[in-house]
Amino acid sequence: MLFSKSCEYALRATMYLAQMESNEKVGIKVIARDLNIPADYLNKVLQTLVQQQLVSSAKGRNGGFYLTKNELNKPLINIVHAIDGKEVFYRCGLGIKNCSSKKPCPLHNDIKAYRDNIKIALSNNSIASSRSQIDSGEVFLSK
Amino acid sequence: MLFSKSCEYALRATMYLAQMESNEKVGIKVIARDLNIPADYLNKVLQTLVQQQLVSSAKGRNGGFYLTKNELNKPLINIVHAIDGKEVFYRCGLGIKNCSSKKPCPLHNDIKAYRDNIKIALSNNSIASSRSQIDSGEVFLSK
DNA sequence: GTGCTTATATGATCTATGTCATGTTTTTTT
DNA sequence: AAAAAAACATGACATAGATCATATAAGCAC
Ligand code: FES
Ligand code: FES
Repeated sequence: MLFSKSCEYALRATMYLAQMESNEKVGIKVIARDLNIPADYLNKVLQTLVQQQLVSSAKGRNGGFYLTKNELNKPLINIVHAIDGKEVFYRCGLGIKNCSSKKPCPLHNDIKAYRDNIKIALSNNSIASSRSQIDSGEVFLSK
Repeated sequence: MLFSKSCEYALRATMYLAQMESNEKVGIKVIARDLNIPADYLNKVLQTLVQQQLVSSAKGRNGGFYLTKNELNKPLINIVHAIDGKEVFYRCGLGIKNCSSKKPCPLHNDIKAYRDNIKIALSNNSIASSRSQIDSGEVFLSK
């Protein structure tokens, strides 16, 4: 689709962590089970996010992944940038080099609207913002 | 992005053929050169379209690919369906099974609105419709 | 009809992505 | 100090997608 599978997993996992009490740590197995994601793979993805300081982790017994207040307030788009890079939002939908309004492809306007809309949504919404919607059962992170 | 590379190639190639005079045949090498696409690969993609009766072809000397009047009037979305299937427009952007407004993911609304938009654009526009825009230099099929 | 030019068919190879598996390090518990 | 539990690190494997290559069949020109 728009994002790589790794990125989809990353987004779902961080939104999942956002639901927890502040500083409550969740083990990888629990996250993977709840989200229906292969644990080892998700582990790898989360490590990347830890390195990028978008997610925190604690080793040892009772350790796990969690989000700090600071991390909760970062926009969701940071996750996308960390995993898929910034180019996703600027690639031509027909694969032509240098997507731009100067030399648009026939689908440019429609594609750009789509891309921009998602980009804006992810930029304006913090990781924490999904909390209430998920909590109230309006939206879901897993089937 | 949204479509597979094969599908991107397919869309560009058919729009390219739409520019030709009716029933003018173009060889695969010419198309590939003009669009900067590996010839053998594009060849394979076009064969699929020929099988699906979205593009016509003629063998032998002075043979090549071309579009009939009938084919020119078909909507562009047929190309997408032939190569990527119908699911592209119904897959959840976060990879959750069964994208639906009943059980939406946090990005569903942002994704669906504009995904539908692209789908509608491709459904309402015939293959031939790109002609004038391309011809007048408003839009481009290659860098 | 012979030879050339073209699409067609099929499969091999390469590449990126996703998945699995193993071992190491850190921290807590006892 | 020892043991256990967890993240961390690394690499092997699998799969799908994209690319390349070869051989076959069909049509045109002469
Ligand atoms: S040029 Fe194709 S999407 Fe912008
Ligand atoms: S449920 Fe995720 S895009 Fe529809």
